[in-house]
Amino acid sequence: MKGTHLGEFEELVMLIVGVLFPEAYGLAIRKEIIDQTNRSVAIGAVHSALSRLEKKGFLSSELSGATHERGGRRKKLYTITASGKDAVAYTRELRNGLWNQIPDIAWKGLSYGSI
Amino acid sequence: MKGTHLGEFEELVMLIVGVLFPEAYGLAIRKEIIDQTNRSVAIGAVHSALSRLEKKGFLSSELSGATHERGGRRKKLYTITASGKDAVAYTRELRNGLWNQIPDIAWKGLSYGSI
DNA sequence: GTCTATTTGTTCTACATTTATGAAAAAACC
DNA sequence: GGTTTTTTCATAAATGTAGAACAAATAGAC
Repeated sequence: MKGTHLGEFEELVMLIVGVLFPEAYGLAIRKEIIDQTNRSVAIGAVHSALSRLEKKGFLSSELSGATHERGGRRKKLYTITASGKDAVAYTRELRNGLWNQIPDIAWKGLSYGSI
Repeated sequence: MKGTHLGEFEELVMLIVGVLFPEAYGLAIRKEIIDQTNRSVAIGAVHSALSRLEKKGFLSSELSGATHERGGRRKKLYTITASGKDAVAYTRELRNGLWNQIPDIAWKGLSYGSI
């Protein structure tokens, strides 16, 4: 079972690619991650994740047309593939299923409000 | 932002510790992961994740009493701490929030049924 | 038109952390 | 001592982090 499941950061990138559809490319993805999670991310981290995800077949890419306002190399736009969708959906369902199996008593005394 | 968020496998271990409460220890956790996910896991992987999670303060442990039938070292039982709960809940909410932001069109043509 | 500065974006290289594996060591019981 | 159950340890592989180097497109000066 190697290279078949998403790492934590990889999954985050997959979701952001979905959120940004159809304008998901390196810099925009980085900005969106920073905005939504308050965590700092280097641009290289995003691109290395994108490359790995494309290699695994979870994302595909194409170069955007050249219609820019000022400067700018052509964007590499990413979209989720069918198997990418399956991978994201699978991990989501797995985790939600496990979450629901946790007995209330396991959380006992761990916070003020309810779960 | 170092060491503050859960890796993919770490999160899985956290959830399984909750599911197995109050009998969560190395071998049982390994078995439960294998049963629930169909992925192979070495015992060392589980223990290194457990150690890291305890070091980060997301899990705490205590040795079980010595009431065995035949042989057997004492079990190291793990439970989720308050900050561990927060960490799991945070990543869960983040992911679900992002999922809900993904427009339907991003999935278009990727599968047979609905999302 | 073409030069060059500026902007936007990706690729490359290096290193840190997390995950994976199985053999070895430790502890409890007979 | 011998057997069983469980953890620890050493090491390798995969994933995550970082930012400088490189590339391409536009605008304005000439």
